[in-house]
Amino acid sequence: MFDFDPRRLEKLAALRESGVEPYPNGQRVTHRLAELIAAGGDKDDVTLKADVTTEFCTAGRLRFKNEMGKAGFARIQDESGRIQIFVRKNDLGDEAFDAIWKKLDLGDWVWARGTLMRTRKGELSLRCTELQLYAKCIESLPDKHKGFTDPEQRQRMRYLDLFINEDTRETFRKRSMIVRGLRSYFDGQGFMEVETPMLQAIPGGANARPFVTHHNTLGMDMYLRVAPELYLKRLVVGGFERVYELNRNFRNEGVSLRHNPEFTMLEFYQAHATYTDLMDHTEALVTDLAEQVAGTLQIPYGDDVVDYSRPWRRASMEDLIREHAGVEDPWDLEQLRSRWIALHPADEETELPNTVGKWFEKFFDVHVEPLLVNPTFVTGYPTEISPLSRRNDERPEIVDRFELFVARQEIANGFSELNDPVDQAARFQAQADAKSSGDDEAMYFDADYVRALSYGMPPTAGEGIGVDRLAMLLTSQTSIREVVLFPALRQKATAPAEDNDE
RNA sequence: GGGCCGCUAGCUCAGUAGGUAGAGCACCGGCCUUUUAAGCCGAGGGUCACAGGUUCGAGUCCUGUGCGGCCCA
Repeated sequence: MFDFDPRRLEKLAALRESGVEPYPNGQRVTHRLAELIAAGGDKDDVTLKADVTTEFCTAGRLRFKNEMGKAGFARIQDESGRIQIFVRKNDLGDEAFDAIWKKLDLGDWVWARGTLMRTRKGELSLRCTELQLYAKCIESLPDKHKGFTDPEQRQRMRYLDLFINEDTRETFRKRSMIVRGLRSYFDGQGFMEVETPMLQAIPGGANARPFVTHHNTLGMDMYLRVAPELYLKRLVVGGFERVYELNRNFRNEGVSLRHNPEFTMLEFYQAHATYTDLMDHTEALVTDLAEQVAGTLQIPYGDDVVDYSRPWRRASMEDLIREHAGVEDPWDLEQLRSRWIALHPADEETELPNTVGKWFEKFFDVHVEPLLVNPTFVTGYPTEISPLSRRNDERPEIVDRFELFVARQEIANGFSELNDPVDQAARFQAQADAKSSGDDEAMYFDADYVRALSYGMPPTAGEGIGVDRLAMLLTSQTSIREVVLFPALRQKATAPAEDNDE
């Protein structure tokens, strides 16, 4: 059951009693509010009033209302803008004035016909010759002065947030521009957009814990994908040489300012390219988007200002660890361990990594990532923590891979793809072994993917870009929940007594 | 998982030393035919998150639970 406010239900009944349908249909809207504003331009009141033939029929949601006896002002908004309307009892007639104007509540949708005028203070207004109720609002709006600011409430009731807060509308318009910009970039570069399974028998392509679900008639458990990667590379084997997919992935991990269980990623794969080509794409793409969306290459983020000017820094993981954590030889396990304990004496007795790869991750997370404000491509990842990347030809212990960091967080991950099926099988085996010894983020062995590679995949490079994080950066939002329309939130507990209606 | 903070009218919040709850907005009634957070007069509206406890008396003190936020792991 839903608890309507009984007073508001009485209002609905009273309106119908007086012959006003609260949810009518069929009124013609000839102009959006932005068109009224454009038509008004900078014309003065005399000029506007001289035009008695141009009538506007428009509709909007009531945001402010001042009643002044036998006249009044209100402000209505639609998607395009906001304008003031002016009503007089003489213009509307007694019946409409009393039955409609006087009964309007904040939040109601109203339909108005009228001509333009300007008030004594110079505000463009629609002088109404006709006013109708367009859709009744039976909830009360947030405080007129204090607004609607509580982040949790705003996220739970995004519809309300959107029509109350212009900033929220602007953020999601920008997100939409970003998504369109991504598509247009890759379309322009000859990539084909594809859709691969979100419901997978073997979740692969990233080290992450998947969501499990069950298919009834197939009688099997299935997983929501953690990445589209392995399917996209099957397509490259199949002969589609430039593909991209822009859609949701799901990871069954904690929620935080930077993590939502479902998130949007763009992944693209380009045959005959290497990871350095991807870095070039990424720089071009992101600087284009920054200029389009933010109109500048210097975008504030939290306490920082991120400078997206090209070229972006490229630095290897080992150099960064040497530079920022003071480890002379980052490939020496003993040095890694003693340096860590020197920096973190309290960790002496705790369990510490026993491989260079794990140490790199640990040092990087704590001592490097928090320093990377301007866009930085980090390269030289250990092979051990990159099970799908191609080994570097000179140094097989690292791979031809980079991650892009901006504003102290990871934005993108790309590499030259491992296309040696035998090496891939061995790397999957190492992951499968890690999984069986308790690492529930380790990958599954995907035999069909190995078979696909066995048919031969041309040299290919591929990358994933976190679209939510990109949207955060370009809109200066430090919480992912501010760039996801309906972020995952804990279910509100309902009172036990109300739970008996199912 | 640990620590801290919060939960009072539809909304945003106040509530002083423990003495039976208040403001603004919204809503309802009245006045006002160019207002700008319009104004003026009046009315209604609360299981003070929930459950226990201390007390003559609890929104206020204590314990527990729930929900939320922030910080840490």
